[in-house]
Amino acid sequence: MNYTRDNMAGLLRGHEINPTHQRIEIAHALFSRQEHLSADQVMAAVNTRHSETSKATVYNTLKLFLEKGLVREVIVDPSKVFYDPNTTPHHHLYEVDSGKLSDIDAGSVQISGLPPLPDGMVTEGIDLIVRVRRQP
Amino acid sequence: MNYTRDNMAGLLRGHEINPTHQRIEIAHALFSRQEHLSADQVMAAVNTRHSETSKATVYNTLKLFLEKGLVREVIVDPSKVFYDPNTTPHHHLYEVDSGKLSDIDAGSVQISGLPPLPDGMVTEGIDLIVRVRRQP
DNA sequence: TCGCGCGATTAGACAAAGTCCAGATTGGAC
DNA sequence: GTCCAATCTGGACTTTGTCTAATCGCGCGA
Repeated sequence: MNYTRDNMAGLLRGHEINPTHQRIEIAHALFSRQEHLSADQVMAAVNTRHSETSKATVYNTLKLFLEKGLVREVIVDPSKVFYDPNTTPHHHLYEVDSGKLSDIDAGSVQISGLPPLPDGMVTEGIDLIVRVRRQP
Repeated sequence: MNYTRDNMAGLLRGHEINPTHQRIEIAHALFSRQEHLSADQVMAAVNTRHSETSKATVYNTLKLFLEKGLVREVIVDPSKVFYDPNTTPHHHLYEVDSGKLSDIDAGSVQISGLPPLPDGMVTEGIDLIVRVRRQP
């Protein structure tokens, strides 16, 4: 897969997002890395040379991407939210001491026996997080 | 089960925690309710009549309880951490719009097919969170 | 009983993540 | 080129949580 800035415009349009410069840069930061980035890290990635994109825009854009289903939110650390460019069903492995976050393919994992949902509720998502720590 | 303040002292001692007034009050707030409370809510619960316990003590104490295995941390909402007096294995149901958090008994739920852990890592915990939303 | 030592508590300053707003900028349509 | 709506921006603000230095209070030995 080729995550050039040019391809980003199409990706954004495909999700009903008006592709502006800033949005393309932010999408590029996330998708070219294929990693889990926090808002801070996105901001740093986008503003490497000189300050180009404001904090407000980074937050607004990440929220927009989230609403439009372009990225996923991963909540594992109380201090910051991570954004995940991989929106296919999968789980997460979180290394508590290093803060490293990686994907667990959903293919082989089976979750069964979940109780029925309360009336009038629909599932928004199922998050499975395996927290690990380096052996002492 | 009877979660009186008197019993709290024993509970704390059983976990190698020196039972002070403030710690007893905080434990009582959590265990008598048997609910998921945020630090803010604990503080409010403990200081209903007149201010009795400082913010620093609430945070210190919750962290202490966590280390000593008296409570569990539940990270579902980026804006605040919840503390769970139920430390038996179980999962969580989170109602996104209301912020309501409830337990899912682990008994009937089966998770299988998790990949092996990276070398030298030990599992600290597995969090399964079902996010639901009121049907539109 | 007195005072000592030490763990626990406190107020308040501070830090970091995220939100909000009013004004400036941009870029497409005409 | 002009206009307009959408977008972006700096900076003030809020909230959650941390830190620190001073104080408190309780057990214990003399």
